[in-house]
Amino acid sequence: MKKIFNNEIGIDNINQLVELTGWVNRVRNLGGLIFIDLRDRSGLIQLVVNPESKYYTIAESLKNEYVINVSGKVVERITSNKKIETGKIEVIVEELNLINTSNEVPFQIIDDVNASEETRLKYRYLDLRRNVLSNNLKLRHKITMSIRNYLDKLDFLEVETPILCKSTPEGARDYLVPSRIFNGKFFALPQSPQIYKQLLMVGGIERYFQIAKCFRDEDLRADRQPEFTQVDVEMSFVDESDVMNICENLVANVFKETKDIDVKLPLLKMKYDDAIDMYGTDKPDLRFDMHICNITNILKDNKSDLFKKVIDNNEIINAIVVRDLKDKYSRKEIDKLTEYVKKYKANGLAYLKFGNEITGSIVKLLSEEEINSIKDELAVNNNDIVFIVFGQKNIVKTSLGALRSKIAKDNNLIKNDDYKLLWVTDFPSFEWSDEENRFVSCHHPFTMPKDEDIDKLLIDKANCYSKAYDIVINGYEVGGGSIRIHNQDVQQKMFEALEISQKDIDEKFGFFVNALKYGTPPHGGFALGLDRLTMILAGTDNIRDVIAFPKTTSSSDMMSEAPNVVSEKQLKELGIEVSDKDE
RNA sequence: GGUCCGUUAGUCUAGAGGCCUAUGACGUCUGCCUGUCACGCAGAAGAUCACGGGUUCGAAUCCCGUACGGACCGCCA
Repeated sequence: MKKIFNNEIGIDNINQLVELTGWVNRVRNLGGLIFIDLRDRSGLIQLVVNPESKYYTIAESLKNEYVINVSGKVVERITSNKKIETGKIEVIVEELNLINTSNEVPFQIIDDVNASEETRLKYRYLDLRRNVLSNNLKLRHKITMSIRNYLDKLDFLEVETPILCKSTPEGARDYLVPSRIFNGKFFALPQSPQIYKQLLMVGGIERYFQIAKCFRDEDLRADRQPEFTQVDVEMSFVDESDVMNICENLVANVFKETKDIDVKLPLLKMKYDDAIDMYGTDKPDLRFDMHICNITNILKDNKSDLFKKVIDNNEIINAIVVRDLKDKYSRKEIDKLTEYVKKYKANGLAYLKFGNEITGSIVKLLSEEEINSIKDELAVNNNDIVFIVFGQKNIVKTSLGALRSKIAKDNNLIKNDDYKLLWVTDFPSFEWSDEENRFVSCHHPFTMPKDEDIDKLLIDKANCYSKAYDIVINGYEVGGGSIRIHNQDVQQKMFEALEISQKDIDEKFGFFVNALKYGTPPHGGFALGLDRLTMILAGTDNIRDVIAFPKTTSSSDMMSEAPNVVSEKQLKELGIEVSDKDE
């Protein structure tokens, strides 16, 4: 039997006999006439059971979420319901069968659901019956289909890579799987198919993609799950512009096919250093301006101890201008923002309010000339408020960048259905790690440095930049990629720069470095975070809303209660000692 | 590892030291109802106020701890 979806039935089917299956969404028993809203994946349809029907008693006994099938005649409604797609018609029940009953559900299956996320996660299979969630899964499906079709047309091959992999140092914490056959040894789940996709290029596949599950054992966020899906792409004989071109066309095609949104190509490109300088982040949200301004020079001769110290220490003074909101920011509100920037290690938040007079925490420290310079330089108008942070460059930039986003969100400065896409390019090759006391990869150790920086790898790490790029949408890092190192000498040099010992190289990456010696083509690629992309297109700010069975912030599954204890027998087979000490 | 917020019938929620024998809504149950569509009307049942300590004459309410959920910092090549 071919399933007919509720939304396939319309005004054209009047007087036809149809057979429908689904869930009882609601019963309205008028005491002689019974209306049933039948729900399936596609939506609702109204069934009518007349008192003279021999199925009237069954209809009377129906409760929410019972599974039924009915056959009946499609008729035009006396009064239509504009709220549902099938609101112009209804089905007069001629036969009704109860297929399955249902317990009383812990929360009602309606879209403006009143249940907490905790309850909904416990009963995720019921939550999925809600339109918002099933629509998100439908959207996700449309996105992956669009991507598959697009890449298929461009001769990309979809290839699966292993889930049981070798643990490699660098990067996120691995999820580990103990080996039964080799007691004491472990597989790692892939953080990304990075090494495999490069080996596919060595293997002559030339154009590869995969909708790949990736795993990182790190703490969660609203936009981060420990298990997530990446659209992973790699191609041979390409340069940066080739890869970026394919990626942005792919993304634009997804926007067009799933939401009918035209994305203007080519996308804006912004260098990493400029992004940090102007927006304090490598994933700027360009739906609003409020960029960061440097006022260090204006105050370089300031006589106050406060700013003199900043200048002497070679630190910076930066500001953002918030337009027309001077009065919104009372002392109390500013105190809240001060607390907020302190999370980012800022030592405080200074401000200047521009009205009939100029007030603010640091106004006494500034000369009239300095204030005027700030006013001119930042194009400040009456009723604007200027927030100022000073100190170490990275702290100032990060905290003002975060403040910028917070102020935009708090004041609804962001339009709905606005999408701002851009490339952030020219990432540094390395960043200093205090924890490890060495330079570590900014992207990953296989990223090709800029041609002119290859010779600096060992002598001037702080000024090496790489052929790496991130695609950013509305302040989210949605994807990124790079041209990879295809030359084993450069790869060797990179490992040296990262201070990874020859022994570690051989042990951890030996197979990979070896592969590079066998005619590796120049290659590069990118990966898109499918969950984040779906989240943005679905208009939600929570990644759990676009994942069928997501994890909580403690990386557990409330429904199945994974992770959980396993039997002693299982542990024994894996050579894992059962600890006697309990508690 | 850290900071902050939360936890009250099946669900959501009110509650600010005695007004709590805990409010309201939805759901559930019983009865009535032939054009509803979040049907309506009348009635009923339903709570270890997350858990463990403490303060107090007295705690859902204040304090400490634990568990769980959430947001964020660290972390996430």
